Amino acid sequence: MSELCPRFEKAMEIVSKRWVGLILSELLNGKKRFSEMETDLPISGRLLSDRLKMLEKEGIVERNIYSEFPVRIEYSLTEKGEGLKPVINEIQNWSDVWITPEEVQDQITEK
Amino acid sequence: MSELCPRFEKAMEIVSKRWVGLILSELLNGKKRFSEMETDLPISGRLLSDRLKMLEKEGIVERNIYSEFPVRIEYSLTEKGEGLKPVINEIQNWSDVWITPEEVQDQITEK
DNA sequence: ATAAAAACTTACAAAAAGTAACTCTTAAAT
DNA sequence: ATTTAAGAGTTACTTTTTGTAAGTTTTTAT
Repeated sequence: MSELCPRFEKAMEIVSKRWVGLILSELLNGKKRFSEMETDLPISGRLLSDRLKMLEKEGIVERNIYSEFPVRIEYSLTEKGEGLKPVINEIQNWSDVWITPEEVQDQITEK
Repeated sequence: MSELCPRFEKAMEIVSKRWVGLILSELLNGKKRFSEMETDLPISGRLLSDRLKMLEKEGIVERNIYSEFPVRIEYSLTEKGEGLKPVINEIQNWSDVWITPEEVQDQITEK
């Protein structure tokens, strides 16, 4: 019987929440605006908004407001957020080795 | 505007599905039986069953049946599954550095 | 035949995600 | 002064996933 490390469990809870991985990989390429992320990622505005708030609350993402016309808001990673780069990189490495072009199409289902 | 790599997207979809990370970290410690995982992880039998089927279908987990009394079924990682070790390790590393004992308690919410 | 242990399933309620239309803020143009 | 437009969300509502607990199946020792 193994013991679960609570810090690991918490980290996993954040990182494996749906869309968080894609948002992180987007922001690892530099700061982004809300609408840019909405365009680049297959995620709706509602959930993008929820996730960015959650990530800001966890200290992973920063929100910067520029009072121009029209208002510009940029999201970027904090140091804590940048710290997740190796995680994203390892997922990229694994997918390069193990995900074949054919299975990319498939839906993931358990049945 | 960045382009999303479809293999990366697919990998992220698998890995970031709820509970998958914890199941992988459990199996990285060696083969496990259904009931052991049910005991060790905060996941119900229904979802554990769903996730193991999905991971088997994706070629990440292997299911071995031993016809004893009572029947024994052991789950283990395939080579593809073992390949995810660096991903899990990097999440562990990040949590060691960035998750403080205080925030372990907190629920993750976006509001 | 009966019983018992492990490994699932089923049924149903609760929470999260998907979708599309709508609001809010600010300033530039008329 | 009013209208317009752009970016950044929010709301209302439907569909999927999850959570929970009780029930089922399979195998073989007695």
